[in-house]
Amino acid sequence: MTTQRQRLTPTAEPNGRRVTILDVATRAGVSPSAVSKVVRNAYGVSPAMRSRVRAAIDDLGYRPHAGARAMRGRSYSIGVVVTDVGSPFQIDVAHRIAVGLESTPYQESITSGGTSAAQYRSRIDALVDRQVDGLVLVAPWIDPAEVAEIAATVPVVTVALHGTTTDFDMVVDDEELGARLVVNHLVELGHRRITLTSMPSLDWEEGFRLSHTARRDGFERAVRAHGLEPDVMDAWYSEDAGYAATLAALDRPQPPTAIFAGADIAALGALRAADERGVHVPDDLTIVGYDNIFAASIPRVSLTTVDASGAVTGDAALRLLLERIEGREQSVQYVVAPQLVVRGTSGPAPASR
Amino acid sequence: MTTQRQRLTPTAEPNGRRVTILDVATRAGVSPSAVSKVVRNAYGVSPAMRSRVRAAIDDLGYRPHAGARAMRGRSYSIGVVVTDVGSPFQIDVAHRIAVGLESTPYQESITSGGTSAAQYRSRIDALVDRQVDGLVLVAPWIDPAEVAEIAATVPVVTVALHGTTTDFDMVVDDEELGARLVVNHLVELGHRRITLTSMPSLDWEEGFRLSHTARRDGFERAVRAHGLEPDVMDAWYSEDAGYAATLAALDRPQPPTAIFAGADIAALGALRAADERGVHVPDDLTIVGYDNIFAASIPRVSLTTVDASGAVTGDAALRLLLERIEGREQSVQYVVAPQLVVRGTSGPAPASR
DNA sequence: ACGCAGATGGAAAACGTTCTACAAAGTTCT
DNA sequence: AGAACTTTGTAGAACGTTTTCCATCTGCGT
Repeated sequence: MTTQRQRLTPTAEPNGRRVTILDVATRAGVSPSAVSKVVRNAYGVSPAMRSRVRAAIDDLGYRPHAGARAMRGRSYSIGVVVTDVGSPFQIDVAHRIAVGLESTPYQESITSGGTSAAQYRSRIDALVDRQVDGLVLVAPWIDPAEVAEIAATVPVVTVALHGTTTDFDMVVDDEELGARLVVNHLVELGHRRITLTSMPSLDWEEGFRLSHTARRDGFERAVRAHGLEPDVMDAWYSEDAGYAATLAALDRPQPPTAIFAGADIAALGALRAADERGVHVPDDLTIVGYDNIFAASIPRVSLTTVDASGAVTGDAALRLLLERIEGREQSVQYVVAPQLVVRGTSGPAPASR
Repeated sequence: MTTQRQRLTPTAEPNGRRVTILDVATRAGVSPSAVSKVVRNAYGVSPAMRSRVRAAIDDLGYRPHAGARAMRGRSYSIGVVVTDVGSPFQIDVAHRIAVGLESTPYQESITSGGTSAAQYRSRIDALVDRQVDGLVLVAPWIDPAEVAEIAATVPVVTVALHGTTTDFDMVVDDEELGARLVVNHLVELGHRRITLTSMPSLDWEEGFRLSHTARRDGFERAVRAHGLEPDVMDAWYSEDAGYAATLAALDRPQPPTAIFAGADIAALGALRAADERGVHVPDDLTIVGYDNIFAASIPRVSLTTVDASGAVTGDAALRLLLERIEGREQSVQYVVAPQLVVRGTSGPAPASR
């Protein structure tokens, strides 16, 4: 048989059958076990054999069958579950993990968690069925006790779940710090009446908190540190809710001079409310968001906000997960510091009347 | 043995071992084959047996092992490859597929194609290694001949790849129509000097075209239909490129009265250029985008654009793929009509001097 | 020469499904 | 009553890997 040129479609043989480890073994004149060792860079194979097998692999365009692998050893795939594909931060994190995985034998499988805790859970289960070697849960809307259960089966890293646990690793942005940065910025600008619009906390949050709760806590603490009384309005993180809350705030006898929307998306609604009312931003009203979504950077919007760096977060999550897979035992918490991004929607407080 | 209550973690047994089909069979007092049939809703099982097995499955919290399944039959997973996780349209499509899959036994696995054709290809290969039952390629930056090769192995649906083929199914938005809608809108407003900023075509595009090429072709044709000469400037789809191209256009002795940016992201750059130059939009200059990204809808931006409906596209792609998996032989092309979204950046042409 | 350790390669048993036969038991038709 | 189907359930062979031994070989010190 003459040497065969590298196949364009390594996954299919002329006869349609997939190239298996046995084909490679036959061609290289060795046993399947030997090929397996070479593929996995395992111990106990001579340089000569290694190169012979490598050649056969290239010739045939062999690729290991992931399912078959999953039956015995690793699946070499890790699952990433995001809650909201519309969130730039979460997408950033996922993307970063995807990029980071390129230099490893692992591949990511991203899935969106959906709208309910049950659905979120079922996504995770499906991933576990696929024998993922590890799991990154971004902003998991799920009881941490359940996460711990899952973590007993497979390495888990959570992102943006605040709290303490010994069961799994966590990467969090220090959102209390982020809130403090905002408050300090506003106070420096002379604001005294600052309103936060924030989502209400979730049921299971005891000891654990999601981002919005951490932000609210940070806000309240920072405001008190300046000798002020915190003012918080309930508002879902959405354009409409931000809009409505801002209108309500402006209708007060003593309207705030600054609105800290818990999320950029809500800040955009706040901006719309102000524009419609003819309230000039930032001269009459300062608006600050959180998340630094893309839209915040558009010159016509130019929203002052806090950047949580999905890139740094994603990198950290991946590193932690790989360490775990490699066998680290103790759990780790990794805290990323956010940064204040000052843009055009924040300015000095109007002279008090 | 007393009845055991439903496990919270169905994936692990007390002893740590995973519940297998054999465990279920033993408990239900039937053969593994029978259980398999029930699980797959296959033919040849009596109602009595079905309910007995179902009960055992619930009791034990059995979940089929995806890898093992992939070895024999289907993997019940379908791969979705997007080129750009930053693109709202692509995310929309992916999200829609995820939602649509919820009512089926399949699960999606989204992966981002990365920045080069080679990388894109390697992502696909990895998915094929995982024995996906089907593949949706969104805006594939890859030679259609290669796609055809892959389609020989596994059902493939492409999104936003324009052309004709008998090898795989395609879902496209009718971007020529979209461009025509824009041109007609502009001409109705009295514009005669219309400039399109568009990406150059890719190498392999012969018979096939990516979105930007379709848009450009549609633009040129529509403009000519109105007896005008098409004016196209090369500009990558990015904020900066749109900005630079617009500045260059405005610097001409006879600047255009309307700029049709091939993509919203470029239109945002155009907007910035106009704002910086003090050119008022839409009084002095009309700017239109394409894609209807989220930022276009922000009141302060209010960009006139074309909406391609990722939802409709995603639904169609999924339907086509499932049909293929079920065995349809002939290839299908599904064309979705886009819609013009008129907002604040388009207005009557300034009176010609 | 003799044993011994270390290195190298292979045989064979899993892993958890699906699926093709096929057997047994009913059911319908002559 | 017997033949010919139909229905229901089962045995057992794949599927393509990994991994645990085990056998052989090489080189070395006695």
